[in-house]
Amino acid sequence: MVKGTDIPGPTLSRLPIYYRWLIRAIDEGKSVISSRQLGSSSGIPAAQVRKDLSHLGELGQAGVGYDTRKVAAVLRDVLGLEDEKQAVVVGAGNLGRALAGYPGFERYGLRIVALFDNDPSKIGRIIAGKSVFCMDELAGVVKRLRVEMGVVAVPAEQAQTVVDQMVEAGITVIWNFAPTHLYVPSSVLLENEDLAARLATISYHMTRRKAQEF
Amino acid sequence: MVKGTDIPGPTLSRLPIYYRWLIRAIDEGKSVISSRQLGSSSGIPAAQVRKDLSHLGELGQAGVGYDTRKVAAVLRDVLGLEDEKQAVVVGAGNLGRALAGYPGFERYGLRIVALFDNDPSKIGRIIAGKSVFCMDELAGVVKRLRVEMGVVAVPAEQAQTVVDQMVEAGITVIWNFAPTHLYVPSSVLLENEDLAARLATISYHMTRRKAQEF
DNA sequence: TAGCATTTGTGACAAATAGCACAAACTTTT
DNA sequence: AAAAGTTTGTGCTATTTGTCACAAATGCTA
Repeated sequence: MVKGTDIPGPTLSRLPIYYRWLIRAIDEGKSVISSRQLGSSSGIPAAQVRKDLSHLGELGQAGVGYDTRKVAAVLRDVLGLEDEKQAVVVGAGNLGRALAGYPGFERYGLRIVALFDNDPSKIGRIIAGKSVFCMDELAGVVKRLRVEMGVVAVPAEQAQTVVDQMVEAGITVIWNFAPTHLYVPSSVLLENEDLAARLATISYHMTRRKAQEF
Repeated sequence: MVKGTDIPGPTLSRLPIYYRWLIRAIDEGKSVISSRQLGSSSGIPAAQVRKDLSHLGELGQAGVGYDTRKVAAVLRDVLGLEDEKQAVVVGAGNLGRALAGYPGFERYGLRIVALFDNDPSKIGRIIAGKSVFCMDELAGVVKRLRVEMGVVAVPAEQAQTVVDQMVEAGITVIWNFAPTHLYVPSSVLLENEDLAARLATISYHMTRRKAQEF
């Protein structure tokens, strides 16, 4: 990590988009790409791309563009995609299984080491190459394998209980897919992936668009 | 819809949070709630809550607070949660199944009417009470049931093909869960739910936090 | 080499968003 | 009825984010 300053939120959320296009460009054999090309397909203005990337250092070359491999490597470094991050998924329902088998995670350094569930019929099963354990074993596995992240894929009603167990077990990052608000100590990093909330905003746009059809 | 003005994006994304707390308050029998109470658990300052809600009209009463039922009703109206929105899910893998059975959607007016897949072994199955059809039947079902929304739950490689078929079939809103960029006509509303990108930003915070532990 | 076309990085400006503070409206207490 | 305590809505200010424009750097062409 070269720069010590924080990356602004909006910029941060655009970096993965750039990263994806860089990978694509590299796959196509391109060794250099311009800010215009990087952003245009996603509707991001070239100036925005340049300002975003300027947070990571002076990566481009005037009159030429950005070295695809170099910038991709910097992004991997800044985003920490090369750091091995161990995670457990709690909840072996459809969502838990989908997440356990999600192909994108491994490529971004996230290693799901195990699943947990309360349902005895699920315990012992193998999902996407990972075993399903009983909740009692959570603390043991977390400590033994130094798991940092817990993914919550249980119904809303059980989410807080699960999170309490995760925190108790020593997990410090929680990625919550249950549509509910969770309480965690301030030392724990909580990220919510709230599909219901997302749907609500989409619904707003749908309704609004229909109203404007006149 | 009373107000004709657009709701700012940041405000819009907080409305579902307020809605959830309102529902909770109603369940607890509270008929009135203050801006402080509405926001505090989620770390949103009271002034922010008030300004957000002021976009929807003058809903509160000075010295008293907000009528929980009234504001909840306004939010349902503004967000269009009461409008029946028909959707199909393409991809009957774990993610598609998880989405088809997601309990939150129905309560927000989204009705998933069917799933679609290419895999012959999946066609004809019933998932969360909905049938899995062959892709050939997509256009027919979309037209017959007036489906507006298509949910993309297939691997990245197949996503563009699926989206093209959706657009061809007459779908006007696409909620994409595949980790890839998609091209759609400007008349189609595309919303991306990119878990890989989301993971990348979480990864940044994890890495950063570790670096600051010194 | 000179001239022209690209393209970056950034300073200056514009727009959007957040935070503050207080008058006005209402409730409760004395 | 008056005083004290809440709480809203909003004008004003501060901060953050986005856009523009251009000097400086580079490559290409003749």
